[in-house]
Amino acid sequence: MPREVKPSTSPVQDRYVVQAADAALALLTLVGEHRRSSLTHLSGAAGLTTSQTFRLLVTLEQRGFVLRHEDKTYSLGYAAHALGRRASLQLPLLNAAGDVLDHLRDDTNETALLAVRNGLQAAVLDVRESRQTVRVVATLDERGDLHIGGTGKVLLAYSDPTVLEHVLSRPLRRYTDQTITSADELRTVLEQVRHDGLCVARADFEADSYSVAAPVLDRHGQLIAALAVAGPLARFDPQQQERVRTLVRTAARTLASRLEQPPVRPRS
Amino acid sequence: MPREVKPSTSPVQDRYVVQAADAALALLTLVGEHRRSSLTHLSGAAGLTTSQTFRLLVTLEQRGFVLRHEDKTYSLGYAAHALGRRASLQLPLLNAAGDVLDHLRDDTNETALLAVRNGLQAAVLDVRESRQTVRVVATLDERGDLHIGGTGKVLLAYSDPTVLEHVLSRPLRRYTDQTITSADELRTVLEQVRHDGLCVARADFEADSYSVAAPVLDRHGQLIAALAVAGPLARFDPQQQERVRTLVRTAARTLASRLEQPPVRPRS
DNA sequence: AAAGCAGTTTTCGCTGAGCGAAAACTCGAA
DNA sequence: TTCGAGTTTTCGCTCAGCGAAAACTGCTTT
Repeated sequence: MPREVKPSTSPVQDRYVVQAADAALALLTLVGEHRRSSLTHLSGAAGLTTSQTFRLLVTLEQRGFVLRHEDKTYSLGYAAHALGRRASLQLPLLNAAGDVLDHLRDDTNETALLAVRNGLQAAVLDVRESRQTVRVVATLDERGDLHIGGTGKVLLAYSDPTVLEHVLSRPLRRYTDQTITSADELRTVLEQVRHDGLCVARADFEADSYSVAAPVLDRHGQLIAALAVAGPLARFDPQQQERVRTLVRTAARTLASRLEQPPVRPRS
Repeated sequence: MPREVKPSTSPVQDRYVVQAADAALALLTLVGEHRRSSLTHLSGAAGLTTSQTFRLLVTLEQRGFVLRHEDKTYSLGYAAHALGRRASLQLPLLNAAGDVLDHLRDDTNETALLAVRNGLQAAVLDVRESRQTVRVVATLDERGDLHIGGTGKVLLAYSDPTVLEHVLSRPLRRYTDQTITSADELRTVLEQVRHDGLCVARADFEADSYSVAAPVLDRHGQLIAALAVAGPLARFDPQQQERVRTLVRTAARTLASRLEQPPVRPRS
């Protein structure tokens, strides 16, 4: 399913969008999504002519954002990497979350992730994958429904109630036999999440997966993000469950408090 | 010194470069370099009109590459971060180096870095900064001369001899009283580096800094990159010097062997 | 070794995207 | 209230950059 270059999702004035630049960015994103792709593959996926794709790739290459290999395939370049690193330093949430995620992964040996709500979806902002061979794999920028997983439910529980109404305005999609599909049950569970300040999800999205999520709240109790640990169900015996709950809760508090501090590189 | 958008450094055919896209990428890089900048600041630095800058920023914002704050300043956005992460997965060198750098930093408590040669300069590809307050700070994509520092000299020692000739064709810039400025001395030191498979640099670039670098070589002995640990001179007593030498050497070998292995996510 | 083919690179002329200049607006500061 | 620095919007004109198609490259097939 080739993603169109211009989804035109913006509400009013995208009349300022410079199409050539927009196409370049779309293409760049596309290069990031495919390991090593050829000109035709990319032009097909982007819905552009080969000519335009070729010209844009030359442009991206000159700036170091993509790398052209001898076999005429393209991948992201070093400039893309540098940009991303800079982004994670500039964005307070990512900057503060880096270490927290590192520790969470190392302390639990499972995949740790940071997610925010984006409309009616949860979006993964950052991940530290478990080093074990069997592990939960989460792709950066991956989206998921709000009624599934630990993160989804935490984000939902702490968002404005109108968000829940929107979610309930259409049927809750079933992913596994554990997925919550009843509105009443969802409301009850969310109440529980708010009470516990934590959400434990068992195989409600993928069979065999288990996740624990906690909200990251600002000083006014407003939701900023959700922090979670996820792994294969089998590895979570009662003792590990307890351990992970504590670790996730603590990590979320640590992150929250770091965000209140003088943001980054405090002056004077 | 405002960096012009089009340095036009390319040898022959940059006639394919799409200017609007090129300007967008230059602008994006610029946003990455300044913490939080305004429209006028950016348009000034990029050498573009405010109109064009405004339109390009709208475009970049719509794609999530930049974030517009309430106070009308811009910073990099989450899409930039995601792109960078993807780049480090796609580029075998960065992908393999990630863990190696993490360990090197944790084992030495000093800043660990990965650099490659780019023409007559050393470019920092990735860094893990020491967690100590007094530390060597290295910016991603930072460039340095080849006759200075541990990395510079390692990269020079293992590059084609013509590179050394180019370096010697102009006077060796002096940074501190420890900087090697004589061609003969440089040749001798490089010989030593090749013999040791390691380069130790003491305050030859910044007073008070100490660094140990080792080459990352492919199976044919061809230079790929240099791996280094750098920190304040005072923290390197003889015992720590010995320890770091061993750690850097081992890390470089580990990285080299990982690059020979099935690259990434081995299939089947 | 020739032909065929799939992909990439290059050319070229036409046209509307996107440029600059300037006007309009916004919002603090004086 | 005025002023001014910065941001947003408008508007015509023009050439950047588009698509189509030709040329080229280097496989694979016969």
